[in-house]
Amino acid sequence: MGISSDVIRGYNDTMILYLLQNAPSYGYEISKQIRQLSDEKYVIKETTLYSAFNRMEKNGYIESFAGENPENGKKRTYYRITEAGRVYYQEKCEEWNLTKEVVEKFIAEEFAVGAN
Amino acid sequence: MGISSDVIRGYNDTMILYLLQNAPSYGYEISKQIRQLSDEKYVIKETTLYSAFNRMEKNGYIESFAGENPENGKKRTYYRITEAGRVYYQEKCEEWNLTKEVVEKFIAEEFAVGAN
DNA sequence: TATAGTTACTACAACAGATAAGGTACGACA
DNA sequence: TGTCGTACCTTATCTGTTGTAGTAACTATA
Repeated sequence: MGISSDVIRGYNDTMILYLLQNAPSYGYEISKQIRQLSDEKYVIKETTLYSAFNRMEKNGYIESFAGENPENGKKRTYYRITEAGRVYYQEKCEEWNLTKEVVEKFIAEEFAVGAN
Repeated sequence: MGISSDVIRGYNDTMILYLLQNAPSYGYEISKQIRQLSDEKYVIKETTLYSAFNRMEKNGYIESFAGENPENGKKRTYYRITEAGRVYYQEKCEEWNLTKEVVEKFIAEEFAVGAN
């Protein structure tokens, strides 16, 4: 079993913003990084990724700019995080901790790996 | 800030099934228990709760039966978990642990309370 | 007596993130 | 020639959640 769209919903934005924190990036790269950082456990769908880009740009969390592949000069759309995006990311991190605390109360003991 | 509908989506079912594990229950009771167990951090909406009941009954995870309030004899709809529901719950617990592992890779260090 | 609050639901429309299906374009490799 | 990888986009659809509203009976308070 993998990760269903319902449980990951709402964290795609967080993952993308995390990866944009230190440097601008683009779709294909972000996609690869999510796959690698999650140890192949989560592969974001292309449409999910690009719809997240559009949504977050509309909300002012990221900005797009035209760039190109430095190796072959092919056009590429880059995204950079905005100040609002950084704030949003931090809020999402806090929300994650709150959500985790709540959800774990409803997870069976034998599954609560980091039970406290 | 609270917990948004996007991040809790998919866990409502899990919470309800957790509470049905040991005994049948009904809407209002489940609602109160979720509020209390989460230390008032999460209050499930009535419509969310009843639509979850309907969905899960349709999927065979729970069964409803007519009962009554033992104090005043008023009618009440009870729900009990099925075998399929128990299996589903355990799968959801496993999925939660997988999701947690993945998401935490994308949460800033200073927020990763239980970082390991 | 009136009002508010609690219990216990149901119906319906709308929202929004995720997704399936499909398209475009180019280079590399067999 | 065909497939694979890179890079991205459009459109329509799905589904859990939610807002709004309604029903109905009981209880406590003013």
